[in-house]
Amino acid sequence: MDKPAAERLAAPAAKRARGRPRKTAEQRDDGNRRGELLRCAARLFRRQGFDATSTRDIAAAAGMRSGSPFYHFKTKAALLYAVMEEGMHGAIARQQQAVARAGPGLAPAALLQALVRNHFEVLLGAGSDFVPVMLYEYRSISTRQRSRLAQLQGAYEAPWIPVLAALQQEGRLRADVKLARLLIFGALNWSAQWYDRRQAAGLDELTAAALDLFLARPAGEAP
Amino acid sequence: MDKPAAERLAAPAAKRARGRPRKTAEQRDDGNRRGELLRCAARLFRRQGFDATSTRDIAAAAGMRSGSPFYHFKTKAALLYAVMEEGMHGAIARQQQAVARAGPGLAPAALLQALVRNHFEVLLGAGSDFVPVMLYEYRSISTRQRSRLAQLQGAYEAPWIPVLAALQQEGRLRADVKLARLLIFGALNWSAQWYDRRQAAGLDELTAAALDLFLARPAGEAP
DNA sequence: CCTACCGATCGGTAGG
DNA sequence: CCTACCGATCGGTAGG
Repeated sequence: MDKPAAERLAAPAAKRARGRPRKTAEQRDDGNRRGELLRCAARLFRRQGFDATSTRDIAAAAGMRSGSPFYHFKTKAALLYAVMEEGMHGAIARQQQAVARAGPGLAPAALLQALVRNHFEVLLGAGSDFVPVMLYEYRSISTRQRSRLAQLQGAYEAPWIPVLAALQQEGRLRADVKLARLLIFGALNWSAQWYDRRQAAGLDELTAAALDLFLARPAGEAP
Repeated sequence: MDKPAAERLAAPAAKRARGRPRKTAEQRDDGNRRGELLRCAARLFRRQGFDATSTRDIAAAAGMRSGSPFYHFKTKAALLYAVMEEGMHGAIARQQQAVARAGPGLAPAALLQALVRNHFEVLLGAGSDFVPVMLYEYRSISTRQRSRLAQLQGAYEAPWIPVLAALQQEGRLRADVKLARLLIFGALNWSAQWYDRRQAAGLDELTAAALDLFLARPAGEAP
């Protein structure tokens, strides 16, 4: 009775050792498997969409077996939400740094430039799949999660309002501030659809074009 | 031998007659079932996304059984493509009418206004799910279909370029024309994400805000 | 984190 | 356009 049982256990084990490639050092030890899952999920969600990406795809990209993502995330939807939340936290942190770097007492136009430039980086920079996923998969999360994200979005948008209001005071922005903010975010966000990192305009050039589009020439400057 | 066979046929037929609700006149005779399928698919694709909408959902919305959509469309992807193509044809036709209605010899700013206003109608007007589906499900079609749609998009975008170039000549548009077009379309297209028909701004107000945002005051006008 | 597996759903088809 | 059905895939789980 013992021998057959031992054989039943030994045979699959041997097969397994042959069938599964050995993991490299970076993949194994770091204990940072959850972060790796998030990065892989973000990249796949952006490229293929949430529904078109299976949890098996994500597991494979992270070097795991099909059931393992559910050790880190309760459901596929929870993984999506985590990607979005991570994206917003990163975007807010980057934005705060960008504003701080620009320094206080800066002219509103220069502040807007810093905000726009940072926004393009968050959207189009290297390794930035998280925020685009949030922008383009909003439909796939529950209303409960949506309202939690709306708070983070509010925090991200907050610094833009006074800047736009000041520019309107200066006479450099003619449109209604609230609608202007929506239209401006649209112009920027849509770039994730057409921007190609390998060609065409750089982020500086893009930023300049956006400011030229939105802002009138400062008073007293020659046309 | 004859009688049992007749019973086998009769019984399911009776069940069917009881289980399936009678169709009304409009649903039956018009021979326009394909168009109805397209409309239902567009609405569902827009609300839930392509992947999250099953062909069964679409069939049910059109009052059909699950297999019937495949009588009209070879695959689910072909149905999506048909929605997008229909959307573009409609948008181009509407745009040509809008430009013709505006009349020849119109000032570039007035022409841009007509184009923007029409674009908002195509995107946000009643019963306009087709173009938003094209904008937000571009990922879900093949590269072959994508390049066919790109031609239609080219036809749609064509009238915008000379108008923007003329505005730049007039000094009312400062940004690079090519990038300006991309940013402007982004600002408009993104409205499909946030615009709520039941509240807030009307399309006239939206159009005015967009023009205020993009265009500098005409030369000689008081600030 | 892996193995082995389940129930549900889905796109699509044959035949009428 | 309906009926009845198939094969594949998918999210998720129990048990280790």
